[in-house]
Formats: sequence, C-alpha cells, structure tokens
Amino acid sequence: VASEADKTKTRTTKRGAAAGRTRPGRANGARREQEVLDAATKVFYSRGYSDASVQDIADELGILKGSLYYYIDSKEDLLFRLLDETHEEVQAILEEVAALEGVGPLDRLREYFGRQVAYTTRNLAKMAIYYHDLDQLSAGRRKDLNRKRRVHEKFVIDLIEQAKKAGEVDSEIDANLTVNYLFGSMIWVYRWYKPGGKFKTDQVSQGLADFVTRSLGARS
Amino acid sequence: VASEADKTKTRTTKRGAAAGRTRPGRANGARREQEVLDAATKVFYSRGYSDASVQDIADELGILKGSLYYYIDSKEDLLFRLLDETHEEVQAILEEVAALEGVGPLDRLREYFGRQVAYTTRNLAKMAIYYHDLDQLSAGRRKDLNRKRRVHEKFVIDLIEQAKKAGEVDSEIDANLTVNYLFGSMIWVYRWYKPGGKFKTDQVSQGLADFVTRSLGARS
Amino acid sequence: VASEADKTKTRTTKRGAAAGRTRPGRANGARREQEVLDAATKVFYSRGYSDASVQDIADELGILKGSLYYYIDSKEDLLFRLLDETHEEVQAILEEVAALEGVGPLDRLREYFGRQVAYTTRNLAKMAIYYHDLDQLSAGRRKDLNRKRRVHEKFVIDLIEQAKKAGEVDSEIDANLTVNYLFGSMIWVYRWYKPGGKFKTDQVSQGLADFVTRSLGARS
Amino acid sequence: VASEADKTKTRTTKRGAAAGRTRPGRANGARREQEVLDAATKVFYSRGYSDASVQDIADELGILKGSLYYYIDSKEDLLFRLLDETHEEVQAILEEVAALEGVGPLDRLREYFGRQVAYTTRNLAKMAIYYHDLDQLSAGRRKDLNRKRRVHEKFVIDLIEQAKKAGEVDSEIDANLTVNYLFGSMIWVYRWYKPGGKFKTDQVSQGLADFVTRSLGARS
DNA sequence: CATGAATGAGCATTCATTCAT
DNA sequence: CATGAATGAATGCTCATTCAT
Repeated sequence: VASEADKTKTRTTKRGAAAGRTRPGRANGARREQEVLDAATKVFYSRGYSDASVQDIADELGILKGSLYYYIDSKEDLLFRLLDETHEEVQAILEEVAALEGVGPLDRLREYFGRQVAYTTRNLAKMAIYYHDLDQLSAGRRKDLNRKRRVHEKFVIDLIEQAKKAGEVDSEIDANLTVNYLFGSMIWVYRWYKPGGKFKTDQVSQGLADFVTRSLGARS
Repeated sequence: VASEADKTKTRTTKRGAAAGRTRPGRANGARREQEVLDAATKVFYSRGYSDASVQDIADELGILKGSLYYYIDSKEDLLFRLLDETHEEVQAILEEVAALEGVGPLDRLREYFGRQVAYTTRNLAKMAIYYHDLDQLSAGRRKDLNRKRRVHEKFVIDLIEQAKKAGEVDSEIDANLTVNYLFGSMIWVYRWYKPGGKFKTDQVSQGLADFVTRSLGARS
Repeated sequence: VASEADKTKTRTTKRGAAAGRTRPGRANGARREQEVLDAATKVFYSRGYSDASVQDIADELGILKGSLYYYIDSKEDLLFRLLDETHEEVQAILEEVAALEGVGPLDRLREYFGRQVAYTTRNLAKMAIYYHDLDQLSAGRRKDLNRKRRVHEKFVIDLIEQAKKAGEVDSEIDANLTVNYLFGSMIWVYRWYKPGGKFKTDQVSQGLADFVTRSLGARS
Repeated sequence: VASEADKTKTRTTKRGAAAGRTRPGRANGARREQEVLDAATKVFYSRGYSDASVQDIADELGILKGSLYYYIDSKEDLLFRLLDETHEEVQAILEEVAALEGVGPLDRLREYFGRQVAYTTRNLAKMAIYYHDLDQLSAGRRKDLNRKRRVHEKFVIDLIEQAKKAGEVDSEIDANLTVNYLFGSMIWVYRWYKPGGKFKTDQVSQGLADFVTRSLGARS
C-alpha cells in the first residue's frame, strides 16, 4: 500500500463554511463557538493553560471531552484563538485612541493607558491569559503575536517623543526605557486588581492616567 | 492566575534531618543541594514550572530521575525551596534599604526600586519563576509567600506616606494605588530585560529610580 | 497477518431494501454508490484500511462524515463491498480463461496469469487492498473470501496437472507447491509495479506468462 | 518565562549507556529488551501494526502500558527496531551467500533464494511484519529501509546477468523484470506457509531453489 | 548515593457511529 | 439526502513518584 500520504492532512474543516447560514437553529453555531471560548477562558484563567486539561473545559461546557474536538483542533488552537481575540480587542483600543481628533500627545497617552487598563479590569481572565500564557503558543504563532504587540510599544514611544517635542513632557526622558516601565504598570494590573475589591475600574484607569502623566514629568 | 491546585504534602523531609550533619564530605552535600536548585532554576525558567519535568532537571544534573529524589521530596518542594530562597534574597534587599541611615523616604524608595531591579536583571531566571510560577505552589505555601510579599507593599506605602509628609512628593498621591503601579514597573522587568541587550543593568536600575521619583511628582 | 478482530455485524442494511428501486433519480443512486466505492478505494489504497478514517472518505467525496452513513453501514462494510467487487472481477477473469476453447492447459495457464497481472496493473489500488487488507475483514467474511480464493488455487493446480499429463510441462513438478510460488509472482506485482514506470502493462503480463512457462519446465 | 525550548528535547536516553555493565542482575537489561521486541513481534504479527495497541504489547509482557515506555520511545520506534533487526538478519544471508567460494552464479542464486525462504519459514512473524508493515514507518526511515532492500535486487540481477554470460541460464531473460517475479515467489511465502502444515521448511526452500532454476530456463 | 525498573494516573487526541432536524 | 452535533471508548504517550538493589 502506497503510504506516501505522510501526515499533513489539511482535511476540509468542519466549522468554517458554516458562517452565514439561516436555517433554524443556525447561528447557534457561532453562539456555541463563543461558549467554548468563554469556557476555555475561565478554565485557563483559573488553572493556568499548562495545568488546565481539555477535560476541564469540556466539564465547564457540560459535554464530553471528545465532543469538544468538534469545535477545536487542539488545545493550543484554543489558546491561540483566545489570544488572537484578545489581541484584536486590545488593538482596537489603540486604534480608537489613534483616531481621536484634536488631542495632544500627552492626552493621547493618558487615553491609551486609561482605556487599556479599563479593558483589563473588565476582562481580567482574558488579559491574564494574554500576559501570562503567551509562551505556551507554538514558536511561530508566538513570534507572530509578539511582533504584533510591538506595535503598541512603538505607538507609545512615538507619542512620548511627540510629547517631548511639544514640550509637554520632560525632554530628558528616555522613551525607549520608559515605555517598558509604563507597560509594566499597565500590564501588572491583571495580577492585583480584584473586581469588587478595594478599587473601582474608573479609579484604576484614571489613576494610571495620572501616574503616567507624572512619570513623564508633566503636570496632570 | 489563581491556581487552586492543592497537594500540600508536608512530609518530614530526609534533608530536614540531614541539616547540620558533620560527617566527612558534608560540605559536598550542601554544594550538591545548590547544584540541584540551580539546575531546577534553569529548567523552570526555560520551560516553565508546569511544563518542566523532573526528568529535565535530572538531565541537567547528569543524574537519573530516580536519584534526584534523594535530594528532593517532590517537584513542588523544589519550587518551594526556589521561591523561598528567592524571597529571602529579595527580603534582604528590603532590609538593607530599611537599614540605610541618614536617608530620606524618597531616596529610600529610589534605593529600594533601584536595587530590586538590579537584582532582577542579575537573577532573571529566579525572578521570572518568582513572579510567574508562584501560583503553582500548594495553597498553604502560596498564601504564606503572598503574605510575606505584602510586607514589601507595606514598606513602600509607608515610605510614600512619609515622603508625602516630608513634602518630598505630591501630597495628592494615593499611596495604596500607586504602589501597585510601581511594583508593576519593577516586576515586569523580568519580562523585557535581556542580558547583553539594549540596556545595561545600571541603566535599568537608575532609570527605574528616576521613573519612580517622577511618578511620585517629585524632582529627581 | 492473521487478524483476529471480529465485529461481524450483519445488520439488515438500508441499501439492502433500496436495491432495485425505480423512483426517479435512481440511476443517480447507483452512480453515487460507485463514487463512494471509488473514493474508499482511493483512500484505503493511499492510507491503508486501518489508518484510513471515515472522515477521509467523506472528504474525498466532499460530503460530511455523517452523510456517508447513508450509503454505508460501517467502515468494514465498505471494505467488504470493495473486496467483494474486486473478487468478482478477478473471478470473471478465471471464468473467461476457463471458457476459452481450443486452448491447451499450458496456454490456459499463460492466459490466466497474463490476464490477472494485466488486471492488477490497471487496477492497482483495488488489488493492493485485495491482497493487503483482507485480514481486516470480520472473521466470517474473511473466511468466506478466502474460501472463494481457493478456487483459483485449485484451478491452477488442475491445469498444471493436466499440463503434466499432456507432457507440456515437467512431470517432476509438485503442483501444490509450485502454485504458491506462481501466485507470489503474480500477486506481488501490486507492490512493485508503478504505472508510467519502467515497465508497460503488456511487458509485465507477457513477461509473467513467459516466466510461468519456464518455471514449469516448458519451452515458451 | 522564556520558552524558547521548542520541543525537540533529545534527552539523554535511559537505556543505551547501559551496555556492558557487570553488576549482578545486569545483562537482564539486554534480555528484557529482547523480550520487548519478541512481544511486539508477536502482537504486530497477529493484529497488524496499525491495529495493535501498545497496551496489547504491555499485556503480552505482563507490565503496564506506561512501563513499556521505559524501553521504547514510541510505537513506531518499536516497529523500526523490529524491521531493522529483521533486515540485518536478511542482509546477513545475502552476505553469507556472497561469500561462498567456488560457486557459480546459478548455484549462488539457488542458495540465496533457498536460504531466504528457509529463514522466512522459521521467522514467519518477523518476515510478515517486514513485508507487510514497512509502510507504517515514518517517511525517512521507510525510504532508508527501501534503499537497503534494493541491494538485494541488485545482487540478484547481477547474478542473473553473470549466469547469462556463463551460459547457465537462458540469455533471453530480462533480469530486471524477472527479479520482481522471483522476489514475489520468495516473499509471498510469508502468506501461505504454515508451520506444521502441509510443507516442511526444507521442501519449501528446496522447492523454491528448483523453481528459480527452472524459471531462469536452466536445468536443475 | 545512585541506578534501573516499574507504577498508575492522567492527558491530548482520534474516530466510528448515531441521530434529531 | 444531508447536516451538524454529540458520544464514548480507545489510543499513544508523559510523568511524578517509589523502591529494591
């Protein structure tokens, strides 16, 4: 028997073509997909990607482990979809902020950090996974996402430089270094923020905006 | 990530009894213990605690997996010892800084953040594990360590309050909120700092001190 | 390889009842059945029966796996139909050859082997499955087919004996043993023959006829 | 955490360095390795490689499935070791025959086919796997083994040509085609020969030698 | 101290099959 | 006829841990 097939099957995938149907009970497909993603988010968040099992996610959904594979290709695929979705939303924030009109560079920075953190507080699980479990992606996808993340770095660095030119912030500041500290402040929120805890979303987001402003040597 | 995994197995350890023996060749024992810890550090850093196997560590040491169990009680035990050791060192920095004489609160903060980050850049692997894999500890030990970490929070909050009173920093600042942002800036270094990369240790540590100063609304 | 796997599930098949219907579009039914068989042939040939999945066949047909079960009862059922079809065709060759008039036993043998091999070269996939995957059939069906195959053995043995009597071949020859060698030569073609390769169909079939002749100690 | 590890671990393998020890209970290692191979042979022969499970082999050995992995890297690795071992033995036969002195090409052919078949009848399971399941090997290893097998083809072709030159066999014979038929006769033995059945080993091996002789148009 | 062998539980993944719509 | 969703059992494989020697 000529077994020249050698693995790479690329079989015509189950889902996919399904988009845009109208038959009764349809669009449930999309709903179910989202349920799967949500269940995975919950499980990955509470156990960590590595320690979470596909079984856990199936349990969360109330289906059998095997059935879950109707919706996913692999556990890693699930992580990827999660991270990708999250990235898209985080990216949207950048774009919103970039699109604001009549806003100076410092205020744009304030907006960016404020909104990102507000998003984080409202999507703790997703952001925790986004920042904690990126490494578990396969090399290719990881590099890809990392590349995409770098856009945010550049965005902030550019704004700092503009703010320096505009005299809005201390001209002594090293944008390339400072951006890292700023991202740390912003990202780490996923670790200490507790919904219903000591701080409200607005406080945290407004607080960060002010923190950013001061840390750039500007008057808030 | 809130790991609820719980295996707290405080078995009376072999080494427990072994501590402080005087039999010839004992110094070797301590040396070997450290080698084990170092190997674990290396492995946990590169693969992540969850994905690292006991086999990996044995390989790193050049012994058999079974033999490793002469030195450790469990994989989690190894993580604990690592985190404990790291904490001790991080704690020592706090104490050093607290012991400095003739230093105002703002400068003490500068010292604290500067030294912590310098330590991070020089002990990347350990700090990465410290901040990334704490959740993998059994519930009891995790809570314990978290409690210990909170001392640092309090230390910084107190210093900020003192600095406010001393008029060294902006009195409007919310110390309880700001401490979180500051820790974010400091901690996240383990993620972006690359030895031999764009930034030198001193730059990063001096840079953070300045960042902290400005973010508190003080003149550096 | 002696497969003891046994799942003999002779369920009354849907198509059983379906046979001989006249409803409009019925010719399409037969057409579709053949398409299914052809798809299965292709897939079983390239992946091997055991490693081929029902999904693979559905993909090949461009329908969903579930839909395939309208046409088949089980994967094994598909294999059976394939092998049965193949056997029928192979049997037809025997009968053709048996029906030839005015042909001596040696020439009949030449015809038989020549035609069988010509058929093999033109139906590589089917013959490969026929000779390679028979064992995967349920015990009952396997024994059945093996019994049917034995007719060919007897046919050849009888012809050899006749040829011996007719003085066409060496009388020392042990027909019972030789038949096995001859079948080996004939069957193994499915393993080494490559369409479009070094040898043409006619060469291989004429070549085998000559080989058979010589191996029986006759002059070609 | 810097997860640049990216899978390929090549960990220092368990077995391997073990060869050549003298401690009591040692050399059991080698014995056990052979037991594993034998169990696999038995199981792969009776169920076919694809349908045989690692569990089956563990059962055969009376150990747990997980324990089996102390001895093997993967199921395919087991198949490879089996096929490799078999090939070595088959190759040894070729070399023995090649080393015979004072033997003409035709007699060398008789020896080769006779001995190969004798080996087959005495190692039915191994040879069945060798000829039936080669395709299941990974692409690289499969090609490797196929390349090695081709040496046998060349060996036989060369002998036929020499025999033609020596006038021992019909000069009309196409060696390149005939070799395929001959191998078919020889190989297929694994399918019809039954130990303790109608034919004895010597009969089958002597019978094939004679068959080969005649099929080359020579007097036996 | 160290080894080699084994355990047993768990895991991601596949797959033939079913069935309501 | 066809789809989409689910089932449930099996599969190959990993791994922390144990323990006699």
